[in-house]
Formats: sequence, C-alpha cells, structure tokens
Amino acid sequence: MTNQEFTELLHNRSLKATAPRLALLNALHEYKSAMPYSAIQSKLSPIDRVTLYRTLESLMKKGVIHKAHQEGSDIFYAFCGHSCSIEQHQHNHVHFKCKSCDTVTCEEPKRSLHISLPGYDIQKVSISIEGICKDCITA
Amino acid sequence: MTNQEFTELLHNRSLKATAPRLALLNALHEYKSAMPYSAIQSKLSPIDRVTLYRTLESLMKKGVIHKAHQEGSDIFYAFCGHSCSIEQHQHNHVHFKCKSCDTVTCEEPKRSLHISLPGYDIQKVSISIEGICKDCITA
DNA sequence: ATCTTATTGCAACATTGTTGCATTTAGGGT
DNA sequence: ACCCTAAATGCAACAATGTTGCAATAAGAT
Repeated sequence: MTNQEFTELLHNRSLKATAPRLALLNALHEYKSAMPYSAIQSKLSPIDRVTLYRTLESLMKKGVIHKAHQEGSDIFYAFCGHSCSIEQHQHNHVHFKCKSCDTVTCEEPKRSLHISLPGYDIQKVSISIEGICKDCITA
Repeated sequence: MTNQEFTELLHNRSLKATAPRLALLNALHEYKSAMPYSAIQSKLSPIDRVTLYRTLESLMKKGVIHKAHQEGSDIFYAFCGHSCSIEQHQHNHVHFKCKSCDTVTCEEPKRSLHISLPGYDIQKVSISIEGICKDCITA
C-alpha cells in the first residue's frame, strides 16, 4: 500500500494525513502479523508517547486498526479487515498467538462458533488462542 | 469458606498461610463475581503493592486463582474451578462482562465450542464476551 | 524453642495510560 | 499561492500497574 492510498483511507474517515499516522500505517503494513505496542514504539521512535497514544486511539475509533489483548504479553495492534467500518467493528476472526515464534495473527476459524449462554444477551465475543502456528509446525 | 479451609488449600500447594493471602482469598470469596484489580487493592488496603503483586502471582502459578483480561477495562481475578490444578489450568468457561452492571463472571457455555484452524496446534483458548447478564435482563 | 526458608515490605525503576495546554500544521476556501 | 480554522502534535505532568533486588520478618517443620 502506498502513502497515497493511506492518505485516502484517512481522508475517507475525516482524519488528516499526518506524518505520525502515515508512519504508523506503514509500520503496521510492513509488519505482517499483529504488532506489539513496544515494536510500534521503537519502529516509530522517536515519536512522542502521547501522539502515539492518540494516533492509536483515533485510528481505532474510526475502525482502521484494532487492538488484541493477549494474556500475559504485550498489547497488539493490527489492521482491521474490510468488514470494519466507522460504525462497527466486525471481527469474526480470532487472535492466535504462537508460542514458538511469538507472533500474533488474525485467523478466520473454519467452523463458525456459536456460543450459547441461555438467559444472556451476547453482544461481542473476543477469542484469543495460544498454540503453534502453521509456519512453525511445518518448519 | 473458612480461614481453616483456605489454610488447607494453601498448604496443599506448598504455600504458607499468611495474612495477605488469606485476606485475598477472603476478598475473592466474598466478592461473588470476578474481582477487578483496583477493587482488590482497595479492599486489602493498605497492602503493599509488591506483596499483592506477588501474592496474585503465586496463587495464579499454583492454580488457585486466574486472571481475566477484558478489553478496555480493568484486569479481573477470580477463583479457579475445581478443574484447575498446579499442573494445568482447565478453563472451559468464558468470561462474561455485563455492560449494564459492569461485573465479570465466569460462565459455562451450553454448547461446547470447537474452534478449527487447519494446520495449527491449538493449546489454549480464551474467550471474553460482552453483553447483558441474566440478572440485568430480568431486572 | 529453634532454625530454615518462604514471604513480606520497602526502595527504586520501567512501562503504559491519560489530561491539559500552548504551538503547529493539514487541508479547505479565497 | 495565501489565509484561516479546526485538528493534530509535542511537552509537562501525573496515575496506575508491572517488576527486580534486598534486608527484615514470620510460618511451619524439627
């Protein structure tokens, strides 16, 4: 993706195409899997912490990126799929953390999962998986 | 549960029955749902932060309690079920956060969910759900 | 009652989140 | 090409939690 395209992406969401934002988008784009916060910070170094904080915040609010908590480790950020819009994040994917190579990726589970909790109104489901990824098994 | 029982529980896991640990176990026990970190801290106040940190750490390692990350909010702690042992945490339950009453509970989903990611070795699945809990719907 | 080892409590530091405010700048209008 | 204004940045400051080292204390075994 070019800076041109990123600029469009931002403008579509009424966000100005500023240096920190383009830098962040480029970093996330280069990094194939979900990117740990610390990696983002050092990649964009010496970016101001607050600027980075607010950059992530606004891009999340506008549905450009999303956050992935993974127990016991860093917090990860990744591009949203096409399904994410300003109004709603549509995440059917799960976050998979590989114990071997330590990367976090967004995966689409084959069998769609139906969680059933009688009496409850389920509005949002977030799934984190740990294990060994395809690449590490093959290798 | 009595302090007597908590003491046994700790001894079974080669942990000494100290004041901070018993206080923590009592607090978690009184609190019906999963307890936010901040609530634990103020309940046990004025406990030393490091002591609390290490108390949570050791009780987690020994499978007495477990942690529940919930996006965008506090970190919650709760007792493990009977299935949790020193060797392995067996969590078939999901963490449910109610948007109305803001409590986090551990629920057992009716239909057991099978997530299928061909080519991957899935070792641990962690599920967080947001919505409205039974009590709030009824009320 | 004593001893050994686990545990605590304190100091110190690191990381991330968060707000306020003055300054700068992107991008629309002229 | 030049303004203008709202948006965005950069800095200072503070809060919450995580984390390590170490000396002092106390639990539980003997």
